[in-house]
Amino acid sequence: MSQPDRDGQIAAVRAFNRFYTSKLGVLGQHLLKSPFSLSEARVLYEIANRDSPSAKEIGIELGLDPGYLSRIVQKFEQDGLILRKELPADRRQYQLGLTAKGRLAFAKLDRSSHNEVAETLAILPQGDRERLTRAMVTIERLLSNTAPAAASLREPRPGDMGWVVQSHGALYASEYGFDASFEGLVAEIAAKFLGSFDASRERCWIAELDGTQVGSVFLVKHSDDVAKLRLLLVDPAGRGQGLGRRLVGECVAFARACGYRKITLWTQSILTAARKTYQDAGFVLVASEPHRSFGQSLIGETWEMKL
Amino acid sequence: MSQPDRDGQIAAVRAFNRFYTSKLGVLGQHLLKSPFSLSEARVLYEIANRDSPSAKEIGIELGLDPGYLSRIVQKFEQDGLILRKELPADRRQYQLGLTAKGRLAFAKLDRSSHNEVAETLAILPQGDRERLTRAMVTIERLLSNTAPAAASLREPRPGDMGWVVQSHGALYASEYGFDASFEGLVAEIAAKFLGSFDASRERCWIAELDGTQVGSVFLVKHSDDVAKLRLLLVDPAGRGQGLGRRLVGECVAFARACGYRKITLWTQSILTAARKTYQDAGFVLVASEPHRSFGQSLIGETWEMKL
DNA sequence: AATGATTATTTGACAATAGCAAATATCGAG
DNA sequence: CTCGATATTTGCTATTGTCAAATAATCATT
Repeated sequence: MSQPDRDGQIAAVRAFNRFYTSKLGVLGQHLLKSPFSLSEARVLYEIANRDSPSAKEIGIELGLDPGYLSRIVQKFEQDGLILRKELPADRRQYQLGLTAKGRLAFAKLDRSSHNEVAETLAILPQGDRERLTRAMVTIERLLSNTAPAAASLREPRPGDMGWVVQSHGALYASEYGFDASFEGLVAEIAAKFLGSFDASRERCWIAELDGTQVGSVFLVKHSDDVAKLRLLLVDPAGRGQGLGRRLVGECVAFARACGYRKITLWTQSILTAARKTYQDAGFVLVASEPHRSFGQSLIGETWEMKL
Repeated sequence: MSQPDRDGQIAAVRAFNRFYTSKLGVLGQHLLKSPFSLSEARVLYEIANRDSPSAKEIGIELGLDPGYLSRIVQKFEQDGLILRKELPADRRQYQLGLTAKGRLAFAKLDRSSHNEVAETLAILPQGDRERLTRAMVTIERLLSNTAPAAASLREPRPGDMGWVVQSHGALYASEYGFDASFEGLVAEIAAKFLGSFDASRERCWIAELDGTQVGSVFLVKHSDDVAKLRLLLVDPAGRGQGLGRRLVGECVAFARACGYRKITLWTQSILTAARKTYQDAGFVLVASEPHRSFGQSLIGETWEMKL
């Protein structure tokens, strides 16, 4: 990606940070005319929504100073909002839990926060509400550096073939400079598959990560004895977790189960990651031939695997 | 929308608010080991990015207490970061502007903020970075009650044909229960177009909103005298702003410019929004015939327009 | 079981941040 | 010229947050 683009993205993120800071700031220190400060409210929230947490747990989650947190907890206890139960396993810590009074206070806080959000949502048309929440979930998923959930493989669903065409077209254009004819070829393969595939001997797998497609592969009939592997792709978002290997593995297992004697595939020399995946899976390079396609000078390769 | 869904959306927004609060909170009081508090930094930012603003202007923008703001401004002046110039028109106010020293301080702050964002972006794959910024722009636009950005029409880019296939497949499946064969048909049309379209007499338009595709239409050659309009689609995200009309309008204008004598198109009786668009554009229903396709019993319609 | 290192929490002291209300100086309309 | 409104300042105060040291329990090792 070019530097100007990168700077533009950074500027966009910073603009958003400023924007959302004031958006959140409207809630202000004493939020929603409750008797709690923002920090207090967040601590109360954590106590209410965790299973007898310790102060430490909350401190880590919220990034609060331990001393400050300790005082907040003490104040809550004095006010009769929480109880501290000794933890026999470790007598330095306490298990924090709400009292009936605390639950009441939290419920009130929770309700007004709920209502406040409901009000802002109410003025948006339905489609916008959906877009808003989708965008928020997207940001949360992208920025929470929790290890990405493992990708799963599944059957294609409506729209998935289109996704295959789109991602091939966009990715090969940006990474290798392929022109539109390549996307056309992929669309043709997808069309043929959708139009007349033999479910008993042909199949497609979509790799999914957090609800978005990140990879694909097809196994189709080349002849009665020979299967052909096509359209193997792993989106950058799904790379580095052996997805390519898994996709190819599914194909090989399925081909074996179908009674094919051989799998063949066509790829390009420049697609080094894919080549490596094929090699590791047991494919062997059997032919290699330069050609000019998709606006590029390429070296096409045929790989095969006996089953 | 059902109440449970609405509650789910509210919960999603609240979860995001909590999430982003701590995300921003990492910056904390004294952000980026600068000598400025968050409020001070934001005031400095406003002074740097506005044209000699008054204190009042900034106070409104940031929602700060005037007294507090006044002290921040005084401190900045004492530290030699800003100059206050009297405004002859109103001697209660001052025009605030950075000194050389102030510009330096701001540049430093700006740079470290830039770098910090750059770091978080760096660990994301390219596609995710784009998704992130798009999502942020979306939220900003939806929550600042400015008029929604108008969609724009453009030429297709790599991946767009795939998007057309995907959105047709997914949308018609969910809204009308069409089966996979429909997506196959769309893929076939897209493949044919990409493989061999005559740029002088055939064309495709993509409607874009906030950097995402929200609509499409194709005009292709049916015979030397007759053009065919195909694959008109407006995604739910782009509805309600006359996009369908604009897309069809482009087609008609282009067909005229190419010297076609007639435009024809095939649609289904159940697609009421599209039918209305065609009718409004001047198309006339010339034939109607029941058929069974895409797993549904439909009534296909042929519409025409003389040019 | 004694040792030292680590960990969870508490306490004291203090500084930064923020908010309210009253004061000051100016402006604008009549 | 006067009255009400406006932009900013000032005094006062409470809250919020930080830092460092203290306390007490735990853990790993000998």
